[in-house]
Amino acid sequence: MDFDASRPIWRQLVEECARRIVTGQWPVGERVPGVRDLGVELGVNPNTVQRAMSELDRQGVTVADRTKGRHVTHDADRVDTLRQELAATQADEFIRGARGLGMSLDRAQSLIDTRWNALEQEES
Amino acid sequence: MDFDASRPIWRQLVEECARRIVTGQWPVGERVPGVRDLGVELGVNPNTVQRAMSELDRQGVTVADRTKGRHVTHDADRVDTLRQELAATQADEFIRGARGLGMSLDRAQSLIDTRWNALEQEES
Amino acid sequence: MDFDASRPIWRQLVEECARRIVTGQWPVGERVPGVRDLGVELGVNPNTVQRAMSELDRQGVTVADRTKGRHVTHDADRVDTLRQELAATQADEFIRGARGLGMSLDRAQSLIDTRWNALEQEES
Amino acid sequence: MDFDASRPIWRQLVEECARRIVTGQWPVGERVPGVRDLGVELGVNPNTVQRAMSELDRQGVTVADRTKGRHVTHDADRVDTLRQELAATQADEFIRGARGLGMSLDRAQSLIDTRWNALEQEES
DNA sequence: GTGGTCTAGACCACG
DNA sequence: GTGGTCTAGACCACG
Repeated sequence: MDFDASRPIWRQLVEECARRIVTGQWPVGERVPGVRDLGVELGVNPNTVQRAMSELDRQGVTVADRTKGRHVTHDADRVDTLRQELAATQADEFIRGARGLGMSLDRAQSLIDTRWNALEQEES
Repeated sequence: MDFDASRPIWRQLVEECARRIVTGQWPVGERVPGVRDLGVELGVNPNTVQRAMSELDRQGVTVADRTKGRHVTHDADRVDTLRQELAATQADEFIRGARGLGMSLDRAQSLIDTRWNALEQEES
Repeated sequence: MDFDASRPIWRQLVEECARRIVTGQWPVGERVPGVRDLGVELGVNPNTVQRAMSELDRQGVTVADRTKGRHVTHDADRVDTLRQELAATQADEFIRGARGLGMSLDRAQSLIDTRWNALEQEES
Repeated sequence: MDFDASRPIWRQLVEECARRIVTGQWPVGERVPGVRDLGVELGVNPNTVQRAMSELDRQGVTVADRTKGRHVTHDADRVDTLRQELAATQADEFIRGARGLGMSLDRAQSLIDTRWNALEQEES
């Protein structure tokens, strides 16, 4: 995983893990990898992973058990809420920016359309 | 102006000034306020403003003149490009996030629509 | 039973069992449930229950007998003492906290009064 | 400062700093010592202090400024709320314990009275 | 000088 | 073996 140097790694880890959870890569109620394994996988120190996971614990998205490891909450509603929070936050950031630049909703929609296709093109 | 404590102020100033330029609040070719005045207006250390303006100079968006102060570039095309860069960057960030969450283009568009109206509601 | 994840389960078990003893739920001199049964009842590993019971044994509150199982001490005075210890410990913790916040005895008493009623309200 | 070995130091630091704030030892809006100075004063690693202060930041009780250091929030209401939260939390813990032991409100009040005087006696 | 981040490494309780 | 804590030490951006 490659990190954006301008933001703390632990925050990016929070986002990445949240993404894994809402996409079902880490299913509701199931065990997630330990901080040591994740550290190896992502190329960061286990302490940095720990910091990220603690934040997810605090948000009620994951639950830590000293002996059995950590698992995604059994509360599917919490995961649904998280999914909506993530989506809304991303949308709101874009919208605030677009409006700051004086765009109308139509203009913003059309821009998304254009860029979506442009990014798909780049990949292929 | 209120700043996001998690990001450097000078970067947020770069964005704010760029916004003023592409929206015409600071018109092409015209003089921009001095770093001291801007510092007072925004409640920021003049050194921090200076750092932001230097970045805009570097990008060719503003031009510093030791005697006449600093002005927006006379090059209208450069401002147009800046406008498109800002818009595309914001759109791309959103799109990458939306796709990371597994959204389709339609779903993303619909989300923007919903949140745009939600944010307008909140303001009134 | 729901446990506070920030404290060892075995310590919380010690408190719960002590509570059962001083309230007479587990009467003086009578047999207490086996660690396996308690483990099932409380949703806890029997080893963890064992650790808690050993602590009560050590305190002379319970007595383990390899053949007849474990029972509450026959010494009613010991149970009385335990009751007072538990009460005093809880009171002292609160008092130290209240004084640390600069409260007077009157203020502390009035706070207890208010919160007692508030908690009763919440339950109904 | 002497710490309770059974609880994380950083949590105890959160409580100690909160206590200093609600008692006015660290007044509303005023600068608090840096993490390095606090670490020396309290005999712990600056990182541990940092962890505690981050929690107070998160609660909106303190505000960190990368260059000017950290200060107590200017929001006196927030400090008032904190004071009430701390007091209520302590009271609730005691009350839950007292009721678990089968005490009536009167009995609890009388216990507080007795222990308050006992603790005062011990000090002198 | 300040807060913030990150790493490396150690140790611990837990069960 | 697991998560949690703590330390020591380094480095960085910031202003």
